[in-house]
Amino acid sequence: MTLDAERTRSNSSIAVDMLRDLIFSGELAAGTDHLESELAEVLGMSRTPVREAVVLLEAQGLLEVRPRKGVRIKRVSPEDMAEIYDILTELESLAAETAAKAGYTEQELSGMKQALDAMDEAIAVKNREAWAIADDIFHQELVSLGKNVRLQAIATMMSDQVRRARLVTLYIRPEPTKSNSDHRAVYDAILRGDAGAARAVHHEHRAHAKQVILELLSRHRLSSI
Amino acid sequence: MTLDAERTRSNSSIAVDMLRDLIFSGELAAGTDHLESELAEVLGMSRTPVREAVVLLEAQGLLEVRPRKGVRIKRVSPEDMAEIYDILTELESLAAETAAKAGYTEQELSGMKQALDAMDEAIAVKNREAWAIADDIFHQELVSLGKNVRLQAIATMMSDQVRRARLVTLYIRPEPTKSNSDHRAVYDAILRGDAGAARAVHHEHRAHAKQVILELLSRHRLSSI
DNA sequence: ACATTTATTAACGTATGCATCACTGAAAGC
DNA sequence: GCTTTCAGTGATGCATACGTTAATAAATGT
Repeated sequence: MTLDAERTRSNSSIAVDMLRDLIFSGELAAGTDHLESELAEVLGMSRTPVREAVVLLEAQGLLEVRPRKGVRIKRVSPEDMAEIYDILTELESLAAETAAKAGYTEQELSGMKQALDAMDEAIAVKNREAWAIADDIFHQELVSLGKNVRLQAIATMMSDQVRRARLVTLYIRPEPTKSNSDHRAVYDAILRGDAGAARAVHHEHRAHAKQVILELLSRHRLSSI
Repeated sequence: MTLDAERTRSNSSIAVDMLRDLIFSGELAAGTDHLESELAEVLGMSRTPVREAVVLLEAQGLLEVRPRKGVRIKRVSPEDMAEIYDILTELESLAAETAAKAGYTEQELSGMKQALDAMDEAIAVKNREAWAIADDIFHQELVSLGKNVRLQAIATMMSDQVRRARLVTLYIRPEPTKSNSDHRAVYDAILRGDAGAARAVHHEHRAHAKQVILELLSRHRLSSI
């Protein structure tokens, strides 16, 4: 018996999840157009819940409803990336500061620690996808330690928008060794309760990551993803 | 002839605006429940566009859809206020920094300047509502000078959520003279291109404002608004 | 052959109808 | 008298149908 956590999820919320997955997996590629009726057929439901989902995803910046032309999956330009990274830099730095002030125990930071170890391991075996997943978890952990649900929601939204782009750059970027030492420094600062350092180190880390990725995009002439 | 900027707006987007207005004006009071069919009747349209609007406003945190119990207008607790102010503090400070770096001319900062003067005038004649409006404009101007449309959208969302609360505290808070000198300092820093100062001063201003308002809420036993 | 007007199509926005499911109250059993 | 079960009610979530309107194709005139 599969324990069904929730009774019956609404089709509308299922549509949100499925569409997100289709976008992240590239099955709904950036820049492509899709009729609501097509999407409804793909998702196996009527247009009504699909429309509700589409309205939501439009508000989250993943797609764009163009009347009579279908929904267009949004591309992400370098300018978009810059905007998003700037926002993530600020909000995650705040989360790091708050987390440090909260005085978490090593136990409570175990999720973060595991992500760190997973990243090291991934680098050792040169598995970039595994590293990307662990990196994602690290940042999610960090943000959730900040105990600000709105901030978490915003960070998720922003991360979602650059998700595809990160996949593209994953194999052309330099090895993420610097990234890892940064992460450890943030972890250490939080563990010893040094709020100022946690904020500063993470801010620096994110700002640097932004530079690296923007240069990559420019060097490879990736004007939109 | 009124120049109709947009051809025919969709009922759905009209519903969003009208519901927001009803919420901000208090006609849909915090904590109250409303059936979709009632709202549809009030707005003079069918349930479909109302539902779309409601889905959006739920995502923006203004209300909550409770199946079979109607739409509940969300209250804002002091904890919510803290979260929101923290986010606004970070994002507006970033905007201030970016604005300073952009090297705007006095001309380009005229919108901000006007808001400043309007605030001074409002304080002189002790018109708090006028001050609140000008203050709002100042912050909007600041954020828009940051040239990050996502940041602007988030800031608007967050400001919306505390809008009602600010109305409540407007008359029990101390005279906003300190606030005004802070604002001028931010303006000056941006004008002379001092990014570090712009960020720091604004950060300090917002952090202080958060403290003041939270103490007010606590002192007046306003556990939710 | 080209431009302009008309006709057609089809996608979206909206209204409407219906099935589902939680909640209310009444009836029956203990 | 109290608890429990069952029927009734009503709001939501969803499907479907339709009108409007923009985009496309056709047709007409120059």
